[in-house]
Amino acid sequence: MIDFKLDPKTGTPFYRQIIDQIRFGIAAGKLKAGEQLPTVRSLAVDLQINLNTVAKAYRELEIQRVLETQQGSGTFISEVKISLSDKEKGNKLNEICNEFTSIAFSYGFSMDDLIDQLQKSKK
Amino acid sequence: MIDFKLDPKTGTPFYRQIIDQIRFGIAAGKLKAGEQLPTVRSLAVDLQINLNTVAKAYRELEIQRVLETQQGSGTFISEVKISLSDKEKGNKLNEICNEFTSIAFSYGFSMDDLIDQLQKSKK
DNA sequence: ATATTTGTACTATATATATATGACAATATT
DNA sequence: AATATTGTCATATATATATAGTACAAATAT
Repeated sequence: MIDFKLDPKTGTPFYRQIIDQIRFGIAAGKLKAGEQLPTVRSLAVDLQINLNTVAKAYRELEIQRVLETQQGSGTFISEVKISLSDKEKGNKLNEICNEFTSIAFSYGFSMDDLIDQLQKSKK
Repeated sequence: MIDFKLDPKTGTPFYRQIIDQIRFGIAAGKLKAGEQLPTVRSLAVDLQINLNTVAKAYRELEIQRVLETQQGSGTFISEVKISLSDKEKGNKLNEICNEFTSIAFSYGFSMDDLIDQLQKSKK
């Protein structure tokens, strides 16, 4: 299970920080298919925020097929994975990398900064 | 001069993204003391946002003594040096990398896919 | 002097975000 | 069967964010 943390100073909405952490948790292998997430109420208490804010994050991830919810039992990591053709994959990879680097550059980071950071988080 | 970029998908308010990029630009040496920034109107047109949003970013940075404004002539980088802590830089780098990787992973790309793609675009 | 450019200020409007509160439906527990 | 837990939904309220439009004051350019 993830150790959720919210940072009010960033200006990034709480529900979006929760979404990011779940998506990243899955990507990093910390959350696996079928695993149950904290209930909306328990996570709300834990993060000291409103239950509706947690519910909003879960709801959005359910629409994206990242989570599956069953009323009465809980919210779980979905089994579904997205599949694309090789060409689509290449285009998509290029697209998101370009977007990423242009943002990173506007913050003054170099390509090597980025690569180093990604290398680190591999371990 | 910085190449400003806004990303609406992150949920981070525009005025805050502008603030970040100016502060980081100064820290990275891309913006130097005394240098003039784009006018609120030109940057607003450039980023396709409202002039008030740019003004809000500039105003906040003026309060922080990062910028100095002279009505009629423009907005300039203050002589006062702001140095970002390594921690602040690290946090930002981490933030944008996490956002990037979580999106990339949700499309099924591996960390190596990303690193390879970035390596390629270095050349 | 006049006109232009610049930042600033204000009002109004719309949408997004977060909270508080209460209720309900589906599932699980006892 | 009764109770508790879970996600969901709805209403109301407050604040933050962004836009549109207008006007003004200070500096600059003509």
